Amino acid sequence: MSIEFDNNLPIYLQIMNHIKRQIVSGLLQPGDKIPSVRELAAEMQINPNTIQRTFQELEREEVVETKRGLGRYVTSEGSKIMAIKKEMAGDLLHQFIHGMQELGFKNKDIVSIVKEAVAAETESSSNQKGGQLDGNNTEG
Amino acid sequence: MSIEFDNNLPIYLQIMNHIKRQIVSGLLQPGDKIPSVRELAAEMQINPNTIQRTFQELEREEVVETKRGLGRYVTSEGSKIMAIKKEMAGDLLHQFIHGMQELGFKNKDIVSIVKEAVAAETESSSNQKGGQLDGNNTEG
Amino acid sequence: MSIEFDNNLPIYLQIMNHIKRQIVSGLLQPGDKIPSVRELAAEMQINPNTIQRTFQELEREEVVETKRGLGRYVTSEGSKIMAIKKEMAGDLLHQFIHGMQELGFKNKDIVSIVKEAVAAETESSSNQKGGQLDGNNTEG
Amino acid sequence: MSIEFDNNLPIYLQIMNHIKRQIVSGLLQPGDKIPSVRELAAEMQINPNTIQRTFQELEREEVVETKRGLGRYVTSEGSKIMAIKKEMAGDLLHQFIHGMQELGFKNKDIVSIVKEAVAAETESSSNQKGGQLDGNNTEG
DNA sequence: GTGGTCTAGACCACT
DNA sequence: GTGGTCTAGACCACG
Repeated sequence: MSIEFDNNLPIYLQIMNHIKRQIVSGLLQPGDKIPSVRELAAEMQINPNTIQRTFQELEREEVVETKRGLGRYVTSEGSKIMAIKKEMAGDLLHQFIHGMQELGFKNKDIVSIVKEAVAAETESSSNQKGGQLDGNNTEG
Repeated sequence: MSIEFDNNLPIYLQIMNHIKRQIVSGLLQPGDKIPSVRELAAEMQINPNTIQRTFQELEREEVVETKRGLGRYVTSEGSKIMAIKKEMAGDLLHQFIHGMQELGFKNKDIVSIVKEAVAAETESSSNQKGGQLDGNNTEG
Repeated sequence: MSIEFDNNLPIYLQIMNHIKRQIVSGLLQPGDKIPSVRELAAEMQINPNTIQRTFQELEREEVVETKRGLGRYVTSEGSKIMAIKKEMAGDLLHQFIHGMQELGFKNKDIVSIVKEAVAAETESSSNQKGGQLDGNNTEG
Repeated sequence: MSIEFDNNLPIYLQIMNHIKRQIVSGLLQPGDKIPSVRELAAEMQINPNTIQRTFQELEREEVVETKRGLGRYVTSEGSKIMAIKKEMAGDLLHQFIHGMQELGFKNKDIVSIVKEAVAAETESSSNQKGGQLDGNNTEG
């Protein structure tokens, strides 16, 4: 478990998202035990306080639960996880579409751009760039 | 020109993006004069130094040119603007697709989600939620 | 660490150069911790924001790295430092030779002027003036 | 007469130096008439006030003389011009040698670097880079 | 304690 | 009037 950190975002937020994605994608299952703060801190070369803060927030969002003396566990409520997944996907979607529209892309362009990108990625994994992004689609 | 500020991101970055979007979308044309620092500061109710910082960065990115004592201007190089548009769109695209994949969505799901969202938005502008985001597509 | 400031150049640029010189000359080694902004500001009797600005630029040039909450460090990439040294020396060299040529000096004159200056400086450190600079070498 | 301007230095100073170099190098001879402010301003695409300021300073330095109603002329005092040449060359020399020393170069290195640069420039005008600037000369 | 950001207000050089 | 710089002082997030 190692992340490349982006300096513009707090580390604890990046770890939070990382863990949430692991849960949502099924890599961490509901009820799974989460490694201890010390363990994670050592693994990720990060101050334990930062990990602590991460879980403090995840607990507030009810994504993880603390069982006193036993450790921390992924919430066992499947509905909660579904909710998180929906929320994260919705955020991504809105951010993307809204962003593209602000750049001057029209809805049909957005769809074809996504199609192309996905297609390119499916075939080879090298030429995701290029294609519809040429930007000549502002005029319509 | 008024922006709603998001507390998680520095103001100067938000203004930067705002201006870049205006340029890329054609609202600000190459060679256009940009209002003075003081003017913008007054308009946006923000400290002039913050605006100054904004343009300092935009200049580093060659989005904007300063003519001493005269004011600031949108770069007259159309190619630069195209490049920025491409870059911003590419970032949005990658962030979206990569994020969705990490959430466990598959490429074909991603495409249909985008299609639906765009369609929903085109018809009415109220019911973008719902649809494919239900998350039952993790199993594949 | 105290600098005499030249009024024609922004302080932050002068400090930048000062630090770059310390690094390039080996006084500051790759990986070394750099004193905190507040510390330097106190030492140099300068506003912390000005120091901050200095490092903001040095970081852009990848001369310095920030570790969040820990402090700033000289880049650990030796190659980067070599590159900076080369660049700074090249700039000095070009500026000098180009300048002398524009003043009408010929290449062989330039070499002998440098030789003399260096020789004079090596013997005593008082009579660098005089010698070849008499300017009778315009006619050629 | 067109200069590429460096944003860090006031334009009027850059023009000043430009003119001084023309005089010192013999391109402008003592007693030569200097084009009018309007003329120069138009030629160089610069605000006439800036040109005005330039000559105001040059006059203070007694490099040019104003003859009322007739125009501006290069000073006819040859000794003055010699003095300027010496001063400018001395400045360049000192700035160069001092700078190189601060970068960790030793006197003998400085001489050979200049020799090489001049030699390279004399032969072809393409490969001035490289050579002694490799910087391995800090250890001695 | 560290850097990052923002505000407020001032001065300066340039056009 | 324009941008550039600097000061003073404050608050915040991070580790």
